[in-house]
Amino acid sequence: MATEIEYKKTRGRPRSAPGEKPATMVQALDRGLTLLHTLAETDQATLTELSMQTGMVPSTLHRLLVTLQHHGVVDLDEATQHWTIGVEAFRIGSSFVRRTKVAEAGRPIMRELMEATGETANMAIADDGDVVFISQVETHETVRAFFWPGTRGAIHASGIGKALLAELSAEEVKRILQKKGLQEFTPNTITVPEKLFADLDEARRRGWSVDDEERNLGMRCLASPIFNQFAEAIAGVSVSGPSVRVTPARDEEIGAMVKQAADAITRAIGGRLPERA
Amino acid sequence: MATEIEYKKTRGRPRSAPGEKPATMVQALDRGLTLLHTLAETDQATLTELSMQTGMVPSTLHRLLVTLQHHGVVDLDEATQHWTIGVEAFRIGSSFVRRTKVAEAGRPIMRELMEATGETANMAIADDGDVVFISQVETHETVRAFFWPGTRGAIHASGIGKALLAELSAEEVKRILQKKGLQEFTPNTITVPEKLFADLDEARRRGWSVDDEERNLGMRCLASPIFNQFAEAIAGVSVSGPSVRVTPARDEEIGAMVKQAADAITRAIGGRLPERA
DNA sequence: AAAAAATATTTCATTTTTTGGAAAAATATG
DNA sequence: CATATTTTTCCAAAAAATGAAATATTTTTT
Repeated sequence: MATEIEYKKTRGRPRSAPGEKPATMVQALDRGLTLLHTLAETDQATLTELSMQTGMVPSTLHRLLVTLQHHGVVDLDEATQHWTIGVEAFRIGSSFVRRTKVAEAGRPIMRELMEATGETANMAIADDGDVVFISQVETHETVRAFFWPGTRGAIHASGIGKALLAELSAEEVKRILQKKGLQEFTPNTITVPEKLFADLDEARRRGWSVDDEERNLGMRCLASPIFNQFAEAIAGVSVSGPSVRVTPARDEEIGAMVKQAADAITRAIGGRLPERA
Repeated sequence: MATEIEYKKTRGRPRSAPGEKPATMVQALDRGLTLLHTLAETDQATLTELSMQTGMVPSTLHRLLVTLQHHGVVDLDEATQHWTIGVEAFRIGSSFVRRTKVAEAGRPIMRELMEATGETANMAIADDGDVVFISQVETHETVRAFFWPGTRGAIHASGIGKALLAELSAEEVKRILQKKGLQEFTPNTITVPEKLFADLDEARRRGWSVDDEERNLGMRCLASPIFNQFAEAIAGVSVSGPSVRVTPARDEEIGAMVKQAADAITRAIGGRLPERA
């Protein structure tokens, strides 16, 4: 709950220059990693292709590849002579997810978002047709929106909820609506499926959704989705505050910041943005 | 895994000795990869811990780590001085999943399978006599089976493992058993080759295999194989959950759905079902 | 059908890089 | 306050990586 104090207990000799300095790099390893990156990007490539892309000479490249192959980090398709990323790379990489929870990874980014917009930042996930708030960074303002983490909310009347719905297929959305209905909370709540679908389309196009006093009168909220490695929307981040401060006039500005934050979190957890047609 | 039709059109100078080891290995890269492996296994470690585990001298280790960090493949938690696997490692690893198209193509089908059965759906491939889990869609239930993606598992004590074994020839299965043995995990684990072969026969006939608390007590799992264009089993999909919900009484029902899902994935990747005699 | 081009792998002499021991700079511990 | 840990930097010795060229194949062109 306390503001994050920069906490380091750097045991041992401190890193010399905070400014630009030596970067003690092991060349062979450096090259090997560059090679892995290139290979991951291209999905597959022959020796000569890799040689052209990385600028390394074939003999060097070949030695690196054989070493990587020995560790199972790359595979060679004997038939086509195509090198690809191997299982072991996947296994090593999975250790990352084991550690990184969306909430944790998003925390610093949400804090920045709060500072930049001046309003409370929230994170929620979808669960069984509802949204569940899992994290929040509160604004300094005295008038503020507040959710207890763990609070459940109707998916159709929440910024994050709509941001998540916007990434589902029409069928999936319909199934959820069928199950959950479109409860009316305020005069602004969207209760007609057609209107909701139009709203979702717009949200998807823009990259962020708006909850315009649809759940609580006097409160507005802008939200964007966060994606996993399969480009599936697994969570959302939002900024919420009183309508007097979070005015429609600021939507473009704040919306862009929210989207940017969401994308940053997507990157931080190793997720992938969906490709738009 | 494939029958031994040696299909190579090795362009360029052929690799010298198939039996011998030319072992053209780049030491620095080799060590860097070993380091990554160690780190992935331990999840996190300080420099000295790594030094003890790998036997490398701290100075060397430090240089390697800085290089890896530069590529985002490892992270250093400044507060605790703990090194961990970084996002980029995950990114690179994801390329593996993307390449083995199965995971991508199977994703929506697995989600449907999860919705239909109410239980967690998993996908795994065979690798070097083990199964490696590569994808999972979790159930909404609070009590749920969970594997970390990237987890290796014994092939004889896993639903998917047995589904894959059932598609191999008796000789190939024997070779794997010879190499890996039949480790006992629970009282239900099949440890007698004869029993295993009978089980595989039944699985092949039915189209789906059962792991009846053979790996984890209280957990059951039904699985079916996915085939490539050559009708070779390259992966498997399963549904797993607590024995109280995934009861033998539901086997026929769930088994059919799992098989249906597996066949759908086979079709989605352009695979072909083997012709039964 | 033969010759030429393309490609992957190996060899090897050269020199750049890596390496590990030790020192340095800080914190932690007693 | 002194000593022990721990991480980071330094440095000279030497091992290891490097790239050009050679080699053994396959594919393409003539």
